[in-house]
Amino acid sequence: MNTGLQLYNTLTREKEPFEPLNAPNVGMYVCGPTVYSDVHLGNCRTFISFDLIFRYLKYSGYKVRYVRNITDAGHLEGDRDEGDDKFAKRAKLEQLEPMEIVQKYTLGFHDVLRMFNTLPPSIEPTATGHIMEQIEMIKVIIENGYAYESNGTIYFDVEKYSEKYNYTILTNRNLEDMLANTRELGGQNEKRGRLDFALWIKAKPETIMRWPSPWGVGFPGWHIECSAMSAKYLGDEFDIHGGGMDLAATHHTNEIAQSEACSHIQPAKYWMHTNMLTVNGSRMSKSAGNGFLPEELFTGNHPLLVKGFSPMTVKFFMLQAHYRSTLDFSNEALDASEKGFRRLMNAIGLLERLVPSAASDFDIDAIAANCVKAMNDDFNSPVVIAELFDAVRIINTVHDGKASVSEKQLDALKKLMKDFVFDIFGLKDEDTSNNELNGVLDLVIDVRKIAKENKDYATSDKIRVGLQSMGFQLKDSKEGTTWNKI
RNA sequence: GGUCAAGUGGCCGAGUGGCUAGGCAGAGGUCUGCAAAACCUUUUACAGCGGUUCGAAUCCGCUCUUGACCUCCA
Repeated sequence: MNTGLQLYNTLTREKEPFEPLNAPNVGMYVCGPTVYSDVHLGNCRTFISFDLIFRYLKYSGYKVRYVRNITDAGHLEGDRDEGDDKFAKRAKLEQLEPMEIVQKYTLGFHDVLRMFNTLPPSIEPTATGHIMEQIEMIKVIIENGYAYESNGTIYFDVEKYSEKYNYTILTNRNLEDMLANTRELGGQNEKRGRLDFALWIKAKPETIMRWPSPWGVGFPGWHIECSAMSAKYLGDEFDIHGGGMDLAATHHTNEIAQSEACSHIQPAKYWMHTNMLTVNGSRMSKSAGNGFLPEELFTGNHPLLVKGFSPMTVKFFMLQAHYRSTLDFSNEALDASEKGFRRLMNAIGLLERLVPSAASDFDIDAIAANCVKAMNDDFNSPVVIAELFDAVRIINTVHDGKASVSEKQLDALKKLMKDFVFDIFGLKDEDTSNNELNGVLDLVIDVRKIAKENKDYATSDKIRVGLQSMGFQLKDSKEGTTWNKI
């Protein structure tokens, strides 16, 4: 099975033809959130990018098993193998049980992704639900000689591993330098090498999230859950592993090390990394405090926002950039996307009203082919959008009576929009109009029409301006007046 | 300091040897009672300096600037 899809593989640093291990089946694992606080917009970008990839793979005919985990244990503050984990710290702050924190922010995460109209993954496993699998994996890594116990905590031996495997395969860093740099900092802790990282961490007396293990009571390290759960649901070797670019150097590097130390196979054939969302040129991050919460974004209740932007506006904004480019967030850029998105949706709304004729002035198939070509070129959604605006112009021109389309072309236009706008991009019209409202507006528009016929422009303009201020834009044409929400 | 990216017009953002990206904003026009919407036309560009080439925004080198990772973050 070859659909012509090429994707950029971080392992090789180039675009490669996509050849699944067991076509038409595709296994894709994406690192999900650590649910100790609200997701911000930067987090959302990653999941929206992989939603696009998931949807396009399905559109291309693949049967995709999409696994996206929830990390709800083991993620330490500072990752120095000491101190509180993120959940315990947050739990103290909010005076809740750690699992209440997990539940609260897991639900919040799902709510936000639902607003962005992303598809749920096929499986969404949690770290706490797979403690046994993680322990089993750690056992094998120890048996294979790549981990050691130190006072109840198990560490991964990076130097030992790097004798046989390439620890820096994802980031192409110089391991000698890394080892040299870190040795100087080394000191009095339990690790043999400073690059070593914890697989299992001994619980302190006050640790709440704790489980028994062969090495005593403790909890899993941050990276092991992804190795264990990807292997469980997708096998030791699967097709795509994804996540944010910030995860490549540490989390994914360690994941590969764990999986290879356990099963001797590099787990994923293609590693895909999405780029960061920036604000004024700096990366949006939780610790920098420059992240937008979804609610702040939608309401505009944030110092950096002049107004609120709807979820679909934001999603459209993100799709206008390629997933491997940084994207800078600004009010002006969001404004532009809002207008562009409305223009697109308005044109789609006109599709049902277009009357086909025998003549045919456009080549819709060429546009559709270009869209497929763009998506096949490493999921280039910005190019698809440029093509879609060609279709928008066609629709508007035909609607204005300045050109015509055949019935076949009209069907092709409808299919183009359904496929790319709704099925692949996962956009939706946010018009919340209901029948009662439609009736009232039709009546008001009718009254305005009578006023206009009587040349009572004071009344007709009052209606137009009044509706405008309430968020309804009237559009006059020879066929009559229509409206849409602003 | 090390590693790796990137610098495109007023803004966002594609493109990567010769062929209009696109959206938004600006200007002019068509339509309109006037507008809006829509359509047509149109202005502003590839950080700098060298090099390769018939030809470079696109390849190479150097310089400058920015960012990311190397320490928790999608």
